[in-house]
Amino acid sequence: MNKSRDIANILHVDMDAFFVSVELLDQPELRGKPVVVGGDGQRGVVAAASYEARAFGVYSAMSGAQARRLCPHAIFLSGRFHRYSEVSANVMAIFRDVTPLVEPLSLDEAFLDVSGAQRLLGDAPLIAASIRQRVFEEQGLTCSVGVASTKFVAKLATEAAKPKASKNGPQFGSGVFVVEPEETLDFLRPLPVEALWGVGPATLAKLHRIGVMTIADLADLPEENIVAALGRSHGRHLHALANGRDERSVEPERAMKSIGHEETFSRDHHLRSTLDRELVQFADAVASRLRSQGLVGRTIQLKVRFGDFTTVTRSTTLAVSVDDSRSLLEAGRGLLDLIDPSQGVRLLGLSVSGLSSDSSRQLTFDEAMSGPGWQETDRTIDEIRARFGETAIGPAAAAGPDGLRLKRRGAQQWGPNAEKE
DNA sequence: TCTGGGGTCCTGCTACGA
DNA sequence: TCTGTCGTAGCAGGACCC
Repeated sequence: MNKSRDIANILHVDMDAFFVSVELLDQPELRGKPVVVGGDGQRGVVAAASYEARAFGVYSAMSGAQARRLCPHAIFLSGRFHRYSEVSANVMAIFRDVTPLVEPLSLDEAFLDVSGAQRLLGDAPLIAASIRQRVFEEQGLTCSVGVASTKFVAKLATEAAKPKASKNGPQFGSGVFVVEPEETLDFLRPLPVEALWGVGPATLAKLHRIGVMTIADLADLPEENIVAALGRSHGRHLHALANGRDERSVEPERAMKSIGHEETFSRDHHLRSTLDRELVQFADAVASRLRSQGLVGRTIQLKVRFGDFTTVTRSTTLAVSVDDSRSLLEAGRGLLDLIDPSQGVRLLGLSVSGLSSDSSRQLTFDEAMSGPGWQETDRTIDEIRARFGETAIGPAAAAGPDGLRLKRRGAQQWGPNAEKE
């Protein structure tokens, strides 16, 4: 363990009910009411719930149908990803004002390493309090902060700092919760083992099978018993965490590994032609995102989830990296040929991995012989969208039988939109 | 009306070349 | 020339996270 780990200098900041809080900022008349973001579509799930809705048992990842059963009078909003991104950027800017060592985990949470900022701004708990104050004053939002000497303990500390839902309304938390290094094991040991990062339903079932219920149970078992149950990598990692060991540092620059788009249809699709039409739009959306980030990719993966929820993936690796919609579509069509959609396809996804910067893109044989063709077309489309909006132009092949239907793909949506087959 | 969409990481298997 | 071994890449599936 390095020297800097001997003091609590890692912050984990998590916005409280972020998506809902942003909606309440824009629609203050909804304050104090049960508000749910997401779960409004026919097959959607809840992305965020206000503390008033949580008091009825509504939580994120729950199906919209179940949420409506539990809290029929809740106000369901479909979610505005671009707005959340905008607010998130403002909040992250506040974090970066404190330290350059900011590792965003998602739109609403981040790790901060404040070891270099303490001489100027005070100790970590003081910095945590000042961040909360600034986020509230400048963005009108509340957040909770965990402070510890390692990332995963800081994250668990945040849970202890968070507001809790109750029938009488939200019970405010401490806002900041500090776990000093010498308190780490006392803090961890009584927690249920599923509190550990990396223990989901499957791992939990395996741990329960060998009698592990708490982090203390896990910490006290010999490492080889955990490895035997969970495999070498996972077992050793969890055993180390249970004993308070986590060598991972805050990483501000994490390269993206894949870019993709997937969508659950409001009704299962049985026809290859319908799926092909969706694929055209997916390829367009993914290619556009690759170009906007200056990336190219080599491995194309198609994901298909059938009506019975079984999921298969098919992938192929191209000879050269690409960022144009035609190449993605050709690869995607080849993979779609390997799938029989007759039993009904619930979800279709297309993603690209093996990413590198587009300056490293190699010319294809066609390009080398005749100059860029589709790449040039795609870039023109990017320019038109930049000037006239995202739905100004799209692939003609994506048009349905009743005319051009342009729905911009690639922006996060919650729940499937109504579709026609 | 069960079960979204964006990802990362790991494991096991197979093919292939040295 | 044949065979076994080893490392690596590609592929598919699964688990997990927010």
